[in-house]
Amino acid sequence: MPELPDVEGFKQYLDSTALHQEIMRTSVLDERILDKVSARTLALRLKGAQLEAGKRHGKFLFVRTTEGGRLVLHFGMTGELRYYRHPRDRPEYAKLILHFVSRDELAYVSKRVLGRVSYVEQPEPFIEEQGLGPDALSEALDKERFLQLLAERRGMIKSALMDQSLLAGIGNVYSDEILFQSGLHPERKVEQLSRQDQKKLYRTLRRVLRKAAESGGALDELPAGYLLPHRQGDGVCPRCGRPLKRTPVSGRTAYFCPHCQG
DNA sequence: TTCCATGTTCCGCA
DNA sequence: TTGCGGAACATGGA
Repeated sequence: MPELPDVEGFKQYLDSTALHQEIMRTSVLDERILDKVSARTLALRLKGAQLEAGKRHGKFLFVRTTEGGRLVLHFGMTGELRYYRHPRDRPEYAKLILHFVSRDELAYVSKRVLGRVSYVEQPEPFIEEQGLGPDALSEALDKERFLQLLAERRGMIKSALMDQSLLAGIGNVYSDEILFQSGLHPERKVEQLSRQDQKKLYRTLRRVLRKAAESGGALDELPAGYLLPHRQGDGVCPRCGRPLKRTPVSGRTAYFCPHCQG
């Protein structure tokens, strides 16, 4: 699930459940999720600390602690956060658990172990190291910056939108929605887009991500006319009712309406 | 049983 | 140099 809107949902969830509580201990249940930090160091850094606030960059969630460092969460294809009051409610596939003094627990859940957990002092050097572009909803990505990024890019527009080093946060699912609402075929070449197309793409991208982030990635809360609820094998276009088509782009499956997207 | 999947990374090719 | 296809990672679900 986790693209920008979903990670924004996790941030809201974390902010409303797990802040300002002392962490008693940390359990790493599967060390494969750890990136550039040992279970021992992580536990040491978190013990006695409180989570202060979540901050998102693309698909990454940085959680600042009272010790000053940041717990870094990336959710891969199947990750999520769960907060609960009793160990019996501990979810299946929990890979990391923060045990609060209150006895409540926060679990980082990763079914397919493709996500990663790390711990850093500052987000910026980490973002730099990962080679991430500006967050797709940030002020840094204004229209001029976006047009400039596209001007330096060639190839398929869907690939460009999904390239985290160009701009961070958009994945396979939301790139489909953005292109659908922009009326652009996923295989259109960036260098062949008119300036009008590019401006519309920017406006659409911001609107779609903002709206989806508001509902934390819940597809059933999206306005009517969105592609995503219809994004499946036998789905039809919410605008014209014709069957959606599928085509592979950058090793993933793009869904689009051949009639509405040119 | 086989194939596909919302993630990233790495390699070889054009 | 850059974009792209494919493989790899891991494992559940259709």
